Amino acid sequence: METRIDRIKKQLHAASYKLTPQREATVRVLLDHEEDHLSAEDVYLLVKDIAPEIGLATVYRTLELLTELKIVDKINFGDGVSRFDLRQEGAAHFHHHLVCLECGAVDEIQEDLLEDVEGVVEKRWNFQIKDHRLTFHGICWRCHDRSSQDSPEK
Amino acid sequence: METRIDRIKKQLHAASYKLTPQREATVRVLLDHEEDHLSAEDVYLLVKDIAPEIGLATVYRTLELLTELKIVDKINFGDGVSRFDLRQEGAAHFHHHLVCLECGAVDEIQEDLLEDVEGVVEKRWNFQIKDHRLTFHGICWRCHDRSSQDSPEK
DNA sequence: TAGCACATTATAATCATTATAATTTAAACG
DNA sequence: CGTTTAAATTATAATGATTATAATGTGCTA
Repeated sequence: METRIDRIKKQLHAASYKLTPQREATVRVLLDHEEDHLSAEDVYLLVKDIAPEIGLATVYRTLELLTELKIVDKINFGDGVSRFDLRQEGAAHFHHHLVCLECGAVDEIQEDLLEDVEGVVEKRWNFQIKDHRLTFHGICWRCHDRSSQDSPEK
Repeated sequence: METRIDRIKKQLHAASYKLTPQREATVRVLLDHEEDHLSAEDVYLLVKDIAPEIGLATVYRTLELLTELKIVDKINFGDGVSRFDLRQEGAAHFHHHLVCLECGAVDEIQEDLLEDVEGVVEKRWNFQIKDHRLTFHGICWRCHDRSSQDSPEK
């Protein structure tokens, strides 16, 4: 886990930025919540637990910086807020999302799945793909279960 | 073209809404700019040419209404604004987009392309898909051409 | 024509995000 | 060690998109 931060530190240095305490605290929060899709405000509140003096603007700037360096991804699910997500290490492409229309849960798909589709697009539209975003909207397995049987105890 | 508006009128009536002059003007603007991806503000300014007394709030409400009825789609390319796009008639699914990182152009893909992928997702993640969003980021054919040869006359 | 529901307008309010200006930190140098 | 200088941070104000509010208008139905 430490090594993960060290590698991020190197990435920052490679672009001649420093890993300041505030930036480190922000990264730590992201590492501790890899599953979630935190908004800038969420991150801010969580970072305050570690570094209470931090300002909201700094969190925004840090997230912007990390986005630029492709350490995190900025996503937008259509509600008014941007969400931030740590990239899988070594992932060339953005992972996909399943957004449940019922309960609002957001699950992730790490598999690529789009290789074939990308081939078609590159050829047919003569478009050189750098990245992609794919989101499915529908009903997640949890809500399925809930409606088919009477909520079994967890 | 007239028939297109008539059909939209029927869709509204079916949901017990009326096609008021303001709503008609808004729809007309969307029809006249099917290629573009207009923001609410863009639509507002264009509608003012036809119906100068219209208010911004009405445009927002109309676009929201049309989105609800699946007549238009609300998209978000990550810049701060929502954009609105008339659905292809009879399209069950949302069309895809190619966003050029160089010139910012947004092209559309009407083909589905995702049938196979959706089958996999529904089965493997037990997720009942209702809709999807797919956007590719990369370099469009125009920018390709521009950089490989010296801009030929249009 | 009176009553009533729906639409619309102008304006204000809200919320996320970004810019500003003053202050702090810290690396670099002598 | 002090000094200098650039980058980073902070608190706050400003901006810009969107939504809510309250007052007014429109047009059917009886």
